[in-house]
Amino acid sequence: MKATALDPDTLTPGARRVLDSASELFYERGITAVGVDLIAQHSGVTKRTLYNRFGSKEALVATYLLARDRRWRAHVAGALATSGLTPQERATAPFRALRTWMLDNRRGCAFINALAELPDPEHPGHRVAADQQQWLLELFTSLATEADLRDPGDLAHQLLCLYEGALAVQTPATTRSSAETVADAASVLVRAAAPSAP
Amino acid sequence: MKATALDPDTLTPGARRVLDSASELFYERGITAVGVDLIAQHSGVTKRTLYNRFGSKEALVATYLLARDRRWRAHVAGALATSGLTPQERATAPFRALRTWMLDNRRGCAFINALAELPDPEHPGHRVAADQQQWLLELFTSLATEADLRDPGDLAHQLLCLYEGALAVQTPATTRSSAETVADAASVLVRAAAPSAP
DNA sequence: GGGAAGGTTCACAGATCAGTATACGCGAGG
DNA sequence: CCTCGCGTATACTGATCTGTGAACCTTCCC
Repeated sequence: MKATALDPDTLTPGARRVLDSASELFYERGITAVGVDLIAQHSGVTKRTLYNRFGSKEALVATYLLARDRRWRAHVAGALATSGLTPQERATAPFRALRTWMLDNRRGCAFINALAELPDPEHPGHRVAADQQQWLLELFTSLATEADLRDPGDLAHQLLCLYEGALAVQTPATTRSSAETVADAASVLVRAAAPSAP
Repeated sequence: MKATALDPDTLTPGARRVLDSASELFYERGITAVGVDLIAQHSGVTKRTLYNRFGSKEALVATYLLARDRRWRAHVAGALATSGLTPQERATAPFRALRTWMLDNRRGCAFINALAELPDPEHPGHRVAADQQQWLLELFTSLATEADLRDPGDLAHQLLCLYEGALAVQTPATTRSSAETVADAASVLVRAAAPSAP
């Protein structure tokens, strides 16, 4: 009956394994396409345990997205913690985080994919996915403001689009990855918005 | 048993209605979440007819994506047919096409969404979706080349990411739409790659 | 007249879906 | 000792999924 996400950091050992399996399967094969029976089998846990811990598939999906969101925010925080960055370099730091992130996440943005499968705003996972974009937009906005860039809101919007686009575009025949190519574009946009620029 | 896409332009009246209903439902609610029974009911046609015409849900999905791809290409062609455009304006013309397109397509990029739901490369719809991105990448590349811009391949890759990103990002609290904001970013990138630029 | 094409009606298969019921095992902490 | 938290095992419900079988009704065209 429960429909809200659990705290991914306080889980019983069985629930942990369920969430790990669900994360992999949902991301790799899609949320709707993966059934609870498969998740239970893959995690070596009974379906009964899955429901005792999470209450419903909805809640498991929401927890999966929440856990992924936390991982991503920690990953970005790591890139921002680098010392000796200029304010402008800080504004494009998430793109450097994106490069390493995409090495292990080749199936696009999990939140965009989730929104594609969960159009219902009432679904608890929908809000988690929407919040993730909002958070990133605000992060870009504050970074742009701290770097004294023009039109921080618009610039942040543009950087967010570049970021989501890099995740969406499957790397083409080009030798360089989308993350690297897009990081260059972000630098160009940031320089163009610099206070000293023409 | 058929698994390949039909030609969306040569359809019987019943098949036409099926495809129209499927297009709306697949885009709005997701491919896996929509069953053939719902499509048949929504289009006022028997499930038997649906299978007589399309052979399988797979094939219907592939046809849906193919039809959408043709609509989009025609839409872009319209924007490129505008007279009096400079080569640099032509390079960003798809972004002007995007603005009007997004007025009626508020659920993101149908092809990205489809790839999220159809990870299997063997699925006939997968290839249609992948081809769409490839086509757009090549279009941007040739437009950049014709405008004599530096690194046409990389620039096209960046523009493609901007394009997909604009579709993926649900318009935030900002007053301007993603399409407009991203069109500005595209202009900045194009100007920065102009032969006369610093 | 006689096909052939497009569509309808309705029943039905076989699989898979989310979720539940009941009963049991086991270890830790009071 | 005894309960409670965690997990196991198995069977089951009812709904929904894709896909099929068989018979029948038009309309158009040769």
